[in-house]
Amino acid sequence: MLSAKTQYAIHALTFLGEHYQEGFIPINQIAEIRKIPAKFLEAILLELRKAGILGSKAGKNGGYYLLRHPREIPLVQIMRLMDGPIALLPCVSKMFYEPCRLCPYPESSCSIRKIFLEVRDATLEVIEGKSLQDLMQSGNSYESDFVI
Amino acid sequence: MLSAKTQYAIHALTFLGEHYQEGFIPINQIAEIRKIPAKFLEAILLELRKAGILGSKAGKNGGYYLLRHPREIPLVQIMRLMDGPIALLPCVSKMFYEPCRLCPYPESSCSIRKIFLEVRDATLEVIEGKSLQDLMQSGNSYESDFVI
DNA sequence: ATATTACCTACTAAAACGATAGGAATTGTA
DNA sequence: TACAATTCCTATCGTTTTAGTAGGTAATAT
Repeated sequence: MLSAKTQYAIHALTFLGEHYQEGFIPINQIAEIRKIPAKFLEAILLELRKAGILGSKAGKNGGYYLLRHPREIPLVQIMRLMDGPIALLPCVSKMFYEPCRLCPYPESSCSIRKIFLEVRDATLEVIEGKSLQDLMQSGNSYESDFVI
Repeated sequence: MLSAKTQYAIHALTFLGEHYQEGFIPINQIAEIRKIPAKFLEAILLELRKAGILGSKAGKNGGYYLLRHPREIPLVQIMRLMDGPIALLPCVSKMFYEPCRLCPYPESSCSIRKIFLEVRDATLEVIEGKSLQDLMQSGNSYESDFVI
C-alpha cells in the first residue's frame, strides 16, 4: 500500500497542478484545503523541492509552485521518491536493486523472481505512462495545453 | 515490497511443495534448509495451517504438509494472508476495501483511484493465474502431474 | 519594524515488523 | 510408563518505520 506520505504528496501536487502558473501557494493553504497536517506537509514539500519537482519562495506572499507542467511530472518519480521501490522484491527492482538474501540458486533461474519481475513490468506498464496531469480531476482549471 | 514474512512463507511452501505427499516435515528441517529463523517460521506455518493451506501433526515424527496439490494453492492467497491487500490504495482493494479518507469527491470520478485500479488489475492479471507450483523451481521432484 | 512565509533539525508517539521465550499439549517409541 | 520429539499457543521484546510535532532561523514583502 502507498504510505500516507505518498498520498499526501499526490494530493498536494494535484492541488498545485490545478493552480499551475498562478504564483506561489503557501503550505497552509494546501494543508487546509486538502486536509493534510501542515507540519507533515511542510516536510513533504521540502523533499519535493529538493527533488526538483517544486520551486519555492520564502517570505511574505511566498509559497510553492510546480517547476514543470503537470504532464511533465511522472507518477513514478513521485512514488519512488516517497515510498521507494515499485517492485515487490529487491531482486527485481530497477532503481533499488539488491540481491536476494534467501534464494540459494542463481537469479537467472529463480521462479519466484521471474513471477515478481512480471508483476513489476505489469505495474510499470500502467504507471510509467502516467503523469501528475492524469492524477488531477479532469475537466478542471488547467487544461489549456496549448498555451503557445 | 513483500515483507520477510511473506517471503519466508513462500520459501517454506515451495519446500513443502517439493516434498508433496512425502509425509510430515518438521519445522526445524524447513528452517534449517531454507535459512529461516525457526521460531518465526513456526508462527508462519501455524497461520498457514489455520488458513487451510497446511495440515500438521504434533508429536514424534510429526510436522507439516500441504493439504492440496501445489497447483491448487494460489499465490494471491498466500500474499493476502501474509501481507494484506494487493492494491496500493484501500479504495481499490478487492478484499480489504476501505473508503478513501482524503478524497473529497466521489470515488466514481476520482482520477487517482482510476489509475490505481488499473495498477491493481494489472497486478492481479499476472498473479491470479499463478500457483505455488509456479513458484517452485521447475525440473524438480514433484512434477508428476498426471498421477492417475 | 513587522508579519508572513519557507527552511531546517530535532524530537516523539505509535504502529509494524522481525524475532524470541517458554511452557502446554500431543504423539510415537523404548 | 517414561521420554523425546514435535506442534500449539500466548506473551513479550527490540528495532525500524511511519506519522506527526516543536521550535527556532532565514528570507522577503510591506
